[in-house]
Amino acid sequence: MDFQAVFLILQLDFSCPITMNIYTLLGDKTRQCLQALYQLQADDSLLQLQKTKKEFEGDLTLVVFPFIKAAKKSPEATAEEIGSWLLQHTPELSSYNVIKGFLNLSFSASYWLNTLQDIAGDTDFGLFEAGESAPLVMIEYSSPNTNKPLHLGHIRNNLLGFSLSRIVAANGCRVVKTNIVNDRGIHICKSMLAWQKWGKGETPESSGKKGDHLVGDYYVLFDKNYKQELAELQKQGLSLEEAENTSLLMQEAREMLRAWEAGDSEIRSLWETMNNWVYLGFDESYAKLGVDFDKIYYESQTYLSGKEKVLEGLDKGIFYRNEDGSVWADLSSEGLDRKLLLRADGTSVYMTQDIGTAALRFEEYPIDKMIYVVGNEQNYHFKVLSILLDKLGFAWGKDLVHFSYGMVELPEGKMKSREGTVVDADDLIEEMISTARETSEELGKLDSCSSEEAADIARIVGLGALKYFILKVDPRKNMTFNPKESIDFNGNTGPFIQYTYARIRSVLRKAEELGYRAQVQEQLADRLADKELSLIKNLYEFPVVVKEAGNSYSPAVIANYVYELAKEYNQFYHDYSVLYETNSDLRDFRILLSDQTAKVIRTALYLLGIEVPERM
RNA sequence: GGACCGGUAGCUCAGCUGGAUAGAGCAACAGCCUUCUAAGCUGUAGGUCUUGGGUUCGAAUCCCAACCGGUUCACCA
Repeated sequence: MDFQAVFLILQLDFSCPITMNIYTLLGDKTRQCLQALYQLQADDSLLQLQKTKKEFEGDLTLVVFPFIKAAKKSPEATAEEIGSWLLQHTPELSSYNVIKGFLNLSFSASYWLNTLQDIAGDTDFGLFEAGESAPLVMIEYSSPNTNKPLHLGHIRNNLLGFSLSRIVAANGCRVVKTNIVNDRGIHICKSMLAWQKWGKGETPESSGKKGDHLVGDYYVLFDKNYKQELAELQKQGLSLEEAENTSLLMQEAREMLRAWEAGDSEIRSLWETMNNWVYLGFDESYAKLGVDFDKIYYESQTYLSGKEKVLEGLDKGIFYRNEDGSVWADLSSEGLDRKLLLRADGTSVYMTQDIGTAALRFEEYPIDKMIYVVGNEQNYHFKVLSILLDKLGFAWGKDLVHFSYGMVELPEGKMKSREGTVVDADDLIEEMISTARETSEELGKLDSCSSEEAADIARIVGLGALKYFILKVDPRKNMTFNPKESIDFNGNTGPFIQYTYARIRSVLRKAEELGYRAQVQEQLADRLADKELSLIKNLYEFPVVVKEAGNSYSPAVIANYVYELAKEYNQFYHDYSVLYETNSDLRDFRILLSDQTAKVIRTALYLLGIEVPERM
């Protein structure tokens, strides 16, 4: 399966409830025009209508090169002819200009003024409600292991997953956010064993450590001792492989796993205790990040159902059994290799668990589409999972979406937990918040606020900086995080956008105090400045952007849009006064324009999971 | 080695369903606070879009090849 193509699967009908889409409108007119002038039946591939580039005058640009053969005229003459026809037959248009083979068309100011009014009338502007029969989309994200705390990679996963769920919901789908916790396996046993051996009964309470960090420390401790043991064994002349097989620590860990699987009560009890420490820690991190789930699955509860499904598949002849008793899927007809599903001793592997989880999910929810937010290192895994689920008869298996995102790297390269170069999630969040607080203090922004308010604003802004930093990047690409240069608060950043919002709110509060009303008078149309018109046009684009973000599963599309919008507003804010405008009609219009800009900024940031401060 | 993904300013990133002079931010430099929040605004400088072919009226964008980087091809998860 082509994973690029999969990104385009979610095709949802939407009609802009605000106004007739200007692309549709002009597209239809242009078709009529080409028919009338040149008897040309133009299909969509010939009709190239695009947003006019900033440096030219106009709103939409028609590329006329494709029509010059039919017109039997030069590009300029063709464009001129079409432009003239369109202007005559389209009341919404006010003018056109021709540059080379490009026909730039402008909609009238009163058209845009009406558009602003329509936008203002729609409180959920840009969001498309999910009806009862809307597709049910389940989004899996986070998926942590319970042997170590969350790090920057998990942050990217969580932020992408959470934002994606809001974007998909905004595109008119019903959404279930889900998490699959990997709470069993050899890695968990390593932490448990180390704690048993060297922990001296340490608990989160006794040490004051966050539970997930405490367990993580024992995982590291295990690794340290294991490494030491390996080194000693190698000194005695064993090869690395031999040493790994001889290691007593590892043998003990494996023994513990067997005991766990056998249901040994002491081991199970320790396991539950330590996992609960971790969950309390995770809950805290999730809460701080502002992400949540509708349904959490645990692999300890799903892996057995995976075994069942695999054995069912074996009975049906979908899979086969090897001489040693292991169970395999033959994927050679799909151009892939064979894949192990159950070991000879009957224990399950990663794939088995994912099949089991999928089966349970489908029993509980009538899923139309399943989206897995998982790093791109697992592309192959999901390719195989998709095929296997399809073979097992899950309707959504074939079209499951692996939302495959890139790694977060440090300037030196990959983060490596063993080398201690991972960026801890809790630390980073704290750091962002305290940087935000320091910045506010330096600038004296929050002197008039209560300390609770100031703390909340620092939290909102610090998290906004972190979230925007991560979400503005195309999810598919690897991204670099440099811990030495802390995340910026100026320029193309979350705080920049939040600041724009806070500024507008400040103006609006004052407008309210002064008793001004946000409203539009029709006769204002010919008095509007270019900057004001272009702001309205930016607002108008929002629903299109939401749809595009949904179709391409990309929060980055929203992020780039809202940055552009904020920048546009700041320019307007710099050049024009709102409250001191002496013409009251113009003043009231600017209040409305500001109000609507704030609304769209708030909604766009909401789709990114970023909060907005009333002041900052 | 096979498969997949990426390579755009010093740095971090947009732009990629082919379209006009390749855009932002950071860093650097020069300006703008007696008017609604200067976390802002304006300007200067910075580019063989990895390379070479091809398709086209037109290529950063599509195709082919090479180079570089990453991931994966586990009875790890």
